[in-house]
Amino acid sequence: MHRGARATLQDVAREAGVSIKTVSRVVNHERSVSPAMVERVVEVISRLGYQPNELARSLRGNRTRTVGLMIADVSNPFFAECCKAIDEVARSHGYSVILCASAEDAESEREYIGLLTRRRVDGLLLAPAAGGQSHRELDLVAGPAVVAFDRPFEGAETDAVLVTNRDGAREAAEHLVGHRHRRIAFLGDDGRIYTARERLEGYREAMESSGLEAIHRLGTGSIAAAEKATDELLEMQDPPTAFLAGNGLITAGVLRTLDRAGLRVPGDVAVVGFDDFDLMSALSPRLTAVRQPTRELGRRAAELLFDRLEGRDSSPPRHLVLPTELVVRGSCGCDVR
Amino acid sequence: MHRGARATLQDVAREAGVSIKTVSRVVNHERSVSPAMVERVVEVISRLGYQPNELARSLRGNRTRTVGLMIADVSNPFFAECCKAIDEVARSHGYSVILCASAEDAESEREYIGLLTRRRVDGLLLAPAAGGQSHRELDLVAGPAVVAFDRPFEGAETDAVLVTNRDGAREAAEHLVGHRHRRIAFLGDDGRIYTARERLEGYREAMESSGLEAIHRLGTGSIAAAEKATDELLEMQDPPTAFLAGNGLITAGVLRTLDRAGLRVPGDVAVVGFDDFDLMSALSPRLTAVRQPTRELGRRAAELLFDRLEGRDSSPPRHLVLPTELVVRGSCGCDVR
DNA sequence: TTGTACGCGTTATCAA
DNA sequence: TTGATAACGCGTACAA
Repeated sequence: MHRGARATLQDVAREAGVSIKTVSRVVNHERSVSPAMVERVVEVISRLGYQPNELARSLRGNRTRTVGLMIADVSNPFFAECCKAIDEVARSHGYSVILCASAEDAESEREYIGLLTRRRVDGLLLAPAAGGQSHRELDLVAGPAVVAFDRPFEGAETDAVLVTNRDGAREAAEHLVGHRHRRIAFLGDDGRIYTARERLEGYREAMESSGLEAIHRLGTGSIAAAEKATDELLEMQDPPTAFLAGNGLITAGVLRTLDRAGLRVPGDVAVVGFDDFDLMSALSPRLTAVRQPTRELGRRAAELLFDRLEGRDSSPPRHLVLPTELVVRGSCGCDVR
Repeated sequence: MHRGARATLQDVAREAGVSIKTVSRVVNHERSVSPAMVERVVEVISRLGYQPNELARSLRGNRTRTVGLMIADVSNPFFAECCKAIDEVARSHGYSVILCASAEDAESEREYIGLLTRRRVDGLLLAPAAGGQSHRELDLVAGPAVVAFDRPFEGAETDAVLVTNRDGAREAAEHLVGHRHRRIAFLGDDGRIYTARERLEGYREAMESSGLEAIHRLGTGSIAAAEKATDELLEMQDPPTAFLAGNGLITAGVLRTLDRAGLRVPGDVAVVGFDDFDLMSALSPRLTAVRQPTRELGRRAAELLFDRLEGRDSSPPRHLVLPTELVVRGSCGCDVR
């Protein structure tokens, strides 16, 4: 395992006694090379362990076959799923993915966008961080092609792939209303995040049309924060009998708190979540949740990007909205088995 | 959002009426530039929106400040956690991460290693795919610095960061023995995977020293496969009364199957898992599990790599083994609250 | 079919 | 303090 000192076209050419261009032809499988020559060059290539320098190619060809992928945090299963789907599509197009985790911080996002620009990624897939719109229009002039997913890209017109956050939340809330709950609480992520606002709005619509009081907390986007908020809600004079959790982490926080408080789900309190993960579906309470088409979200975003990159699509930026689905299991109070 | 046509050192130099090298000096904050000159150049740089081309720098400087990260699958929370930790360390050292998902396939791994080599990554962090050792010695000659994690790198001597798989599994099995179980089953991942073999071995040691029959199934590394295997085990004449699951996905499969079979955990059957995720800890049964120091694993692997890359460590390759810990909750039959 | 020469955008050497 | 020029490794245009 010795670092550096890799063979170059030069080395191969010298060793094979041919010109550098001939080697280049062989490497790129160009037609006009005699079989004998191919054989001779190939032998030297494998003997020297020559590997083309993709940096030089990129510099020359003005494209890197690399895309940037910016998310808040890979360890969030939602983003991990997106990540996986995007990676698969990128690979199938011969692209590599540079992963960036903004931690939901606009300043980090900005730095990463700069980094990716300097690395000359051909495209950028991102779930824009909360509150970052101010810098975006500046930073992406003459930059890579951009497709936003999960959230729209505020600050410039780009393609975006979203889901029906509002409808999903409304439907979930209405489902709880259908179970005769009158004190239904909504816990959501940071209000600067698009999805959190949309889901809150859907919840509100449902409460309003049912004539119920909206009881909500935003900024509870971690397990710990959700636990704290749930605790507070439980201490109300007239505490909620049902909880709508704005994402997977919040769901975990709510459930953990209810468990600690000795409340049974759905016996004492009903719970509906947003996001539905394989791992959780194995455990009880069996969670009723708004399922996002996560894989699809990543896949479509990536495909949109490559349609742009490969010139198959040059229409104006557009938004694609994928449907969510309420998956009914036991935690809402329904008796399904 | 216009692609291509980015400003270069040339452009800035021309616009500022100075030489290209002077601009380069300013960009790189070299000392020997007069303040007046700096001011003049900086103005042009920001006016033209100049961003250094990292490709050209890398080509010239013979290092890319990029590392490859190869795992089986990001959507596995274990790898996602590793990924996150590695990413954090890499960022703090000014490196970017190129993510590769081998899907546990040796041939894909081989291709990705080639890809990363051609992209001239400075280093490679990987959880080697099952059964890939045959190609590795060949592919990494004169390649990047390598650190393996989760599993050793078979086929060449490299640094590796591992955990005490065998001890962890043995301890878990012994715990179940302590609960008076005599029919204890082990479900593990593909036997070609190092961790699966080690955990099986630990389980076997415990069974042997307790004089119990070893009941095990390998190759159950997905939720579906684990469900099938669990079903089969339950149909034995003398079915297991306790299950030791070899990883997080297997745990999910086992629990789901037991639930479907109407068996209560830990009332009817005891379960101990390997891997402990935040999300799962919110649900019931509260899982007793062998906790891996996942974040630490990723962090240490990355730190080892950068110690090598930055010349702080040139000792022979070494293996670092981190301790696992049995986290006792309810699913094993212990009464903890 | 094969080879020569130039340029991609940098940094490094050396001279001015 | 500043600038001209040569690499870095490759692909393209054009010639032979």
